[in-house]
Amino acid sequence: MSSSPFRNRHRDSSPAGAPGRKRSQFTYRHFNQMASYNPSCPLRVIAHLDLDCFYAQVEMVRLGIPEDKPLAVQQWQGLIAVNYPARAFNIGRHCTVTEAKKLCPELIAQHVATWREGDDKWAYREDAAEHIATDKVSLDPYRLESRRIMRIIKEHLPGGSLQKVEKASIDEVFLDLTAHVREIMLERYGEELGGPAPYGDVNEELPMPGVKALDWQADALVDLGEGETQEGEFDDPDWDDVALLVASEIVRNVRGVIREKLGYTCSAGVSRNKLLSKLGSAYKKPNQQTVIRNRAVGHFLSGFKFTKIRNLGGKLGEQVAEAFKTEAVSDLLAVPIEQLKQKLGDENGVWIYETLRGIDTSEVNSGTQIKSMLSAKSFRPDITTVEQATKWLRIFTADIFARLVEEGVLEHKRRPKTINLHHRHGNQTRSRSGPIPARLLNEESLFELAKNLFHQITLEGNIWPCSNLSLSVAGFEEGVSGNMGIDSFLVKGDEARALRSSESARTPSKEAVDTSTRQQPAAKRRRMDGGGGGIQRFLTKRESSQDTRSAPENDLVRKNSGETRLGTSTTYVASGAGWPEERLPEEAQADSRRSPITVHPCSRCDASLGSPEELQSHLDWHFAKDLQEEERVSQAFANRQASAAASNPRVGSQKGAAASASASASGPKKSTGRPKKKPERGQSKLNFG
DNA sequence: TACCGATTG
DNA sequence: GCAATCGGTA
Repeated sequence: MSSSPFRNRHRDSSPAGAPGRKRSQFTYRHFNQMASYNPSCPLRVIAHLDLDCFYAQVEMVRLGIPEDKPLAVQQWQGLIAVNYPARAFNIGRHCTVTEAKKLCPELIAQHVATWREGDDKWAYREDAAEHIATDKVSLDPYRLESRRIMRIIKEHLPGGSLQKVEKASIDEVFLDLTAHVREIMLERYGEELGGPAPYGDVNEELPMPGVKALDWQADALVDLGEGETQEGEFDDPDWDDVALLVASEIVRNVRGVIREKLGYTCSAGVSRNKLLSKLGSAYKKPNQQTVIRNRAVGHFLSGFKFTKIRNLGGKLGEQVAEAFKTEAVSDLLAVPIEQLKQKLGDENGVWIYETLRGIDTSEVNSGTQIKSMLSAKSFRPDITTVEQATKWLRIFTADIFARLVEEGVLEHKRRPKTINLHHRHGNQTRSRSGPIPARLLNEESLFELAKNLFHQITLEGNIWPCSNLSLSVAGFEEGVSGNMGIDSFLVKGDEARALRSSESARTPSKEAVDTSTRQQPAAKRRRMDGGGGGIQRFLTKRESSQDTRSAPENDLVRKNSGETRLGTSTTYVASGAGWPEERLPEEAQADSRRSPITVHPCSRCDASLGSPEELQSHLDWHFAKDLQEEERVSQAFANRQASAAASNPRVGSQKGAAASASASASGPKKSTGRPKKKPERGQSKLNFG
């Protein structure tokens, strides 16, 4: 950051820079970095949104209960969410229903929805709590609402490269508002920021903002503590403050939209990174937002016990507390990095050192896709027979398969590669897992695979009584695998989407995979209706190498435009770097010169497959698609009835550990990011027997 | 790839 | 209690 030695002489080359006036701590380069989400940009602006007692709010809204009424969400005899009016009675999450009712007789204890054997879908049932032996909890209502919230957020924010949204859990979202804020700053402070850097030197410091005092409105502002500003004499707002202020306005608006359109309140934290924003959203809880200005970071953090910081809430935190005999951030600040490294290992030491100082360069990862799905049950009382276990495996399978369908397995969008069964007997747990062959990706086969895994566990003997079983699928194809193959996979996804685009307005909420996977202009993400060019034009046959990949028997067909088909076996690969529908005509022409694809025509549509095997797989797909359509229709009917009856017709589902993840450094060790989200779905349906 | 443990919400 | 993710290890 060397600034020009001539800087001072030309200070008033900036329109707003009055002579003799102090310059900003930030340079033109810093401001420019905002456009590209540079994680080390000091003007970065990150927000964390956290829905207030989410499950409780979902029930309040669903049931049309006035906001001031105490309500808790019940699961068997316990509570898994408590709204704020109920908290005023000292009711907490680990109360039993009985205790809670004693504290507040008017408490509304709404049991979560459950699946019940013999019923074909989850439902809210009066008697759920008494059916712990036969029912299985469903979090689908919350998953669905979570999706609606995500959609609202994405719709409200500008699209393309100005949008970066990460779903961190069922009720949490990170927003990287940096690029969006930069645009607004350019509009609003064009005088100061719009011009070229003096001498074209981006290392020149910016003029100070013309504003003297910022209006933080209702935001909770973290104060600066005793020492005043850490910068010393000046406490005029600099551009980082302006950026946070603008972000704070955006966040307030987003919260307003969520509130208006869906009825939910949330809390938010606004700061320069995920670490601080997350702490900020929890700082003032119901329905408030907290801004942590850069100059307040030190004071803000030093007030915490470090066990409140993500990743330090468990064993590692214990280890740290044990090693340094303190839980206070302020105490640890005195510990030199070398000592941290020595006692906790290099990686943990460095991570903690930085974290304590509010340093976190982890990125907001848009494009978050589900990586695994799990369906589990803790038995009370324990189960003791294979018959009982089998019954639950059936339910798990149905649950998971329904969710897989929502993920687009039938359209071959995504596919789990492994299946896992966990078993608990007293203290000991066992698990068995295995691959899911592509052909076996249907409900019955998954059930068979699950029974098989159970049998394997059985062979070890001494498995009864069993207190817990859980079935999960994982190893989903993800956005950025090693080499290629991903290209054809992504193309496949789009094709599938196009296939079912009977739904008119499909908002591409999937900027994620795009931007993270490739340098996608993101400018024009248009629909791929007809247009004439078949998808195959964008595919080319692999000439030689690359035949070592496994050949998934996924097929993609396109019904819309004539003769189109997409072979996905190892031999085909997307030819361009761009998305098919974005290719220019000239490119398409060039592509058409490439090797044609051998075809095996489908009798049911105008698709052509590359081999007899692919054709068979394709026909299987038709079969599955038919079933899905059947279900969709009956479901739509059911939903219609439901919404006509209820005052608030919506329903929905899930959550999961966060995952600060990022390529850089979000946790003590490592972590990875995830891809993205998907459309919308209706209530899922379970098929028993 | 398989299995186990830890963390978080 | 249920769900999801990640790291370590072999």
